Amino acid sequence: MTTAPSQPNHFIRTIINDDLQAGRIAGPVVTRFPPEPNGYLHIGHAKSICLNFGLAADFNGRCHLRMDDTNPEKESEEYAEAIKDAVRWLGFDWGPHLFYASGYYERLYRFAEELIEAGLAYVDSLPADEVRAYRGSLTEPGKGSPFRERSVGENLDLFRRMRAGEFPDGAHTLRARIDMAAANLNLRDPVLYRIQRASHYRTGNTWCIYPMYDFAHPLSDALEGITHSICTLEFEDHRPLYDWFISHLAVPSCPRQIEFARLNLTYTVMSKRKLLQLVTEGHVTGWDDPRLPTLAGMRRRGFPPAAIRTFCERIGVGKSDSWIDMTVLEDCVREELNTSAPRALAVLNPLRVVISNYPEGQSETFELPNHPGDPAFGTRLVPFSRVIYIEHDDFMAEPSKKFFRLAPGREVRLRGAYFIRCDEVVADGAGNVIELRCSYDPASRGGASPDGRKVKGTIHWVAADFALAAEVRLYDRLFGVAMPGIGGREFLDDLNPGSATVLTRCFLEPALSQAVPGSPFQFERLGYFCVDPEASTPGAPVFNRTVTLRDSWSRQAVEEVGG
RNA sequence: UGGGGCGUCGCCAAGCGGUAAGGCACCGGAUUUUGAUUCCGGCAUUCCCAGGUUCGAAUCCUGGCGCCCCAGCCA
Repeated sequence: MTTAPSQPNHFIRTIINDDLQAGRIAGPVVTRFPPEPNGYLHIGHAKSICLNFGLAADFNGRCHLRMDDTNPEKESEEYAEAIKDAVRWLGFDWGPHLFYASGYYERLYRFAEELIEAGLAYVDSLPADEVRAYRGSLTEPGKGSPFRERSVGENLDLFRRMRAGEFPDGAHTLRARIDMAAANLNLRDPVLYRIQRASHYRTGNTWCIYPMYDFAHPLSDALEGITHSICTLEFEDHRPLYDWFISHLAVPSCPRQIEFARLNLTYTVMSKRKLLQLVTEGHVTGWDDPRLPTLAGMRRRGFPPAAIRTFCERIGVGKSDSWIDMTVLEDCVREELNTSAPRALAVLNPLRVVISNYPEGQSETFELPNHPGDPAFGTRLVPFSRVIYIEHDDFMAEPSKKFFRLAPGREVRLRGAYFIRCDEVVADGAGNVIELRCSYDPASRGGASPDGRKVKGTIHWVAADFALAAEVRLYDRLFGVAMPGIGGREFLDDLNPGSATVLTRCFLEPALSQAVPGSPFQFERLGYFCVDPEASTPGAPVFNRTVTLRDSWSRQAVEEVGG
């Protein structure tokens, strides 16, 4: 009765299949995505979201969204809402299964008392630094706290008074009594509850003791009937503890923890600490800054959610630490956008071109297809007149052998319009090319070649009199990070300070004034762009570059310059 | 010197005793009114290393080596 996987196999799918076949789970497969609402979700979370929701869908089960909110100091409603937005945007639906660890506080408290009554937990009154000292080290065993042998009655009394707020923060903790000599540090009497007078964004001040992750997580899973609790590799050492709680308490179900390798992406930074720092220190405009690998940022930048889902499938699921190359993500974005984004004409770095044999005051309109491979995209009207702008890079005064666009004496096609030949180059006093005088061939209307003559290049253009002025923000590669792997504390040094460049004088074809914020266009060879939904004011759109095209000429140019 | 993991092409990743899938990247070449797309073709005699078992090993055994995680009253 297991569903045939629609996606490539990976070890977690195999485990679930085995569990199903061995009859180890009674009901449907239940997974969960359990973020802590202490920041915005990023592409790394997307891997976990796609994994958990994807597995649930494949096995006809369900996936819960659970806010893992057991540390009031770092969490907020804003973050919880942003998380829900991001998951929805990615394309997943948790239905009625939205939960909060904070919603289990009372039940978790009862579980704690249950442990105390079984002699499996005690109130420790050692200060934090003493607890650390008593814990021992990686190679030396720890030793028991002097409070480890308190009676059940005393522990119960103390714990209840902890809850009642009779003690100051840090005065006591509740600890599991397991094994202070365990080779696995997590088993050396882990702290279950701490006293913390902090207002929780959901429970306010009703609690002054809060459960720790190790205690709250497995029990929350069990309470929800989670069958497979999927988390990242760093929790492998916690699994024995996870299982300890499940086996020592009267829980309604027995979830199983499975670990997988978290996503690392080159050219960007994904630790929450660093992202938080970028935001709070003002290095970026917010959590949704298009340079960030946050889902909110990628959304604003114009990444289609489907591309991110494809990416998550493509990278696979394993247990070895890995760094996925940014090009994999970029390719997924291009693959999606190539079929979904309409084409448009735009000039980012304009060079004025006067078509000297085109009558002054005359203009005409061309009907251009919106997509070269899909008629369903329809057509649009694009005006043409005597003065146009072309991309500065599409002209070379002294062309190299492999350059086949415009140059003195050469002919190129203006996409969808005419063939033009460069007759004259106008330069300023410093020798900079500031204008071109060209002549057009009326017979080539629409870009056709009635006599069959070939032109090597087709370039984009915008009629000066009709152009829409706009700002375009170009980002260096993705997310504005210069180094392939950002690791150290000095990661800010690796950020590319010039990565967000606002170009003012760029010209777009007039139809782009209707562009819908957030939906990407392909500006021909320049890449994919979309109107920034946050930064735009009516009539003056700001476009963000979503991703560039694969462009061998640009790559070559970069290599020649030595970039 | 403790415990837990991981090591298959530049980056991911299948494979689970029968003689190395696929994707990204890269390199050709064809078509092209985007140097895009599309399309063909190339790209690991070898799977961290060394022994061993076997007719046969990336897959089993033994021993090394390398990398990652763990000493929060964070998650």
